[in-house]
Amino acid sequence: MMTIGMTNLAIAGMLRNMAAAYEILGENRFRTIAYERAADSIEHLTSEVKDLWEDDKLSVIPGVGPAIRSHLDELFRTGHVRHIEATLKRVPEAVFPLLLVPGLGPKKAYKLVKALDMRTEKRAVSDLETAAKAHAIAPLEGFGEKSEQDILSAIAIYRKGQIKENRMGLPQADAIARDIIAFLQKGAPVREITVLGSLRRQVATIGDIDIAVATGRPADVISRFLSYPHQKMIEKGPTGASLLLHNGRQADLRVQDPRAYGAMLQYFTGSKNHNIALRTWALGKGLSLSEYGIKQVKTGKTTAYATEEAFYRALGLPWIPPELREDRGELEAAIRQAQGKPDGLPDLVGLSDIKGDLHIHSDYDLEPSHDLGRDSLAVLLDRAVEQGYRYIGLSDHNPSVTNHTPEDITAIMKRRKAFYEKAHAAWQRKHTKAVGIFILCEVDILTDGTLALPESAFTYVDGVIASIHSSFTQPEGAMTKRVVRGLTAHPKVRIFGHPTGRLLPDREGIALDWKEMFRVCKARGIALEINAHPARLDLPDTIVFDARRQGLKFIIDSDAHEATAMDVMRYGVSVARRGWAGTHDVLNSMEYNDLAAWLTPSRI
DNA sequence: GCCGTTTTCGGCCCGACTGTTTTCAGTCG
Repeated sequence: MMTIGMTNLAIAGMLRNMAAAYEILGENRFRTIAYERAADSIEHLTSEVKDLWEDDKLSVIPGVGPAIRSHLDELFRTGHVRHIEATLKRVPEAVFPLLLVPGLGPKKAYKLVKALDMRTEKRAVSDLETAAKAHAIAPLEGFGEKSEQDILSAIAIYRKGQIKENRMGLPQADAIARDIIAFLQKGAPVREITVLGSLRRQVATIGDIDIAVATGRPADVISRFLSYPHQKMIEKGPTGASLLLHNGRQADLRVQDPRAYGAMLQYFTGSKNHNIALRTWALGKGLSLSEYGIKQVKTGKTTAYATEEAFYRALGLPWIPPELREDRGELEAAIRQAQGKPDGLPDLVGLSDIKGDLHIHSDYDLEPSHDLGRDSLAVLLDRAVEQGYRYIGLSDHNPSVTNHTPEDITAIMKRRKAFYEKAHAAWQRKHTKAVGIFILCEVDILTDGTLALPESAFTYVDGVIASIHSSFTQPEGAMTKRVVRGLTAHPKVRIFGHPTGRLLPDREGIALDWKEMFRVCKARGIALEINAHPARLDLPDTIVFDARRQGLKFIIDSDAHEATAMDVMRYGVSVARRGWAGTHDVLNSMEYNDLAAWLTPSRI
């Protein structure tokens, strides 16, 4: 038996294959759709399915019910799912790789495999290519000259690895979207233009770039879009077009009359699961929703809405912020709010609520084991003024423990404190705007759970961010003990830095017992960091969501190693919002004095 | 197979585009 991978992508692929097999086998259509929905959800999850399974929370995944839950349970316990493996065996194995070729779905793939007598999974794509080149496809029923050519170019795209699986980070997606928007605004009659899809929802990783345009002259906008530099035109029509760009990314454009732009925004922002939930709910009220507006099912009359607010209002709902649109309970909360009941939509934290950044590395050389920052305190303070901050925290890595004795380290930390205080005073004398500093330190939690800062050195810091920077693969039990030991080693440990240690897109997070982590952090008043670095976005939004419900507090930090990197704060704010966090949940929305009071533990 | 403000049974979002068809099936988002 083959072993199925345990990553979200592998699991989604398994469920998608299952859906394809059911479709080929003529199974109930809705059962097929159910597997597809579950695959979609899992592919777009921002936390690992395996972590959810460990916490017995698979049911929070939209579209995962008792049957798929038990399949996943079997997968994680044994490495196999007997029912799924048996079902997949009933379909020729060559079908499955063909599904990854754009434009081929279960029906076509199966037809080709049968007609061309393709035997092996391994050679399926190259067999198909050979057949297409030999003009063996065009004569087949349901195919033709054009589809033969399309298959060849789709295989070329497939070969370049330019299919869905590699999602990009937010900054790259932002940059591509900005470029396309500027291009369209320059040469087309654009009334309004908006980035939609997962980028508008600020998901940690982005698949396609989705852009909507309000215009009275759709044809002109579409033709301008089609002249944007691209590798391949995927499709075009009167309402939009899709391009494969040279960087391998797909960009989708939709155009709409300004009078119906609100419905378009709503539709194209997604998520798919949010839209399905909303449409299903609306249907119960006799309303059918589409990108054109809201249709009374009885009369067949469609009403257009110019804004998204008006669209939601027409449904009797408050506007739902895009970051919440993941079918994670936001519709139910909106309904409760509309009925005047408690537990409505959260009042989300915004970038302008952030009063400071507590995780910044300066260029002060304290001989650390990890990297120094590149900019001086003065440069960082200047930047803080530009960001509108009231304070920053200097959180350099602790001095290397292998190269220094505890006495050395204490001496270094003492010198550092004196240096910062003096440099800060000098900077402040020259500036009217007051920006306070906190002298912190990012301290390693070593493999055995001890902190890489000797007791005597704590005198010279206002507080500590404790983080994991080594031995990421310890099993959950050992890792949990290690972190708990580190966090509770000294009362000045106030923040748990980038708690999962994940790096997007490759490094999975460490294995932790989150229930225990939440309990310990809450008991000691330790804040969880939301590290805003785009490759981290750590905590993941799903854990923010859970932690907030347990009453935990967060601090959003840039982890900047240079002044310009401080502006990634907005990505961290997005994570907080996606986790339903409000201003009261985020401690660096407090003013300097309040934060200073929080930082100072009463029990020293 | 999933799911719950007309339901724990009986429904299941909505529309666009493409190619191969004479009215539609397959794929996609």
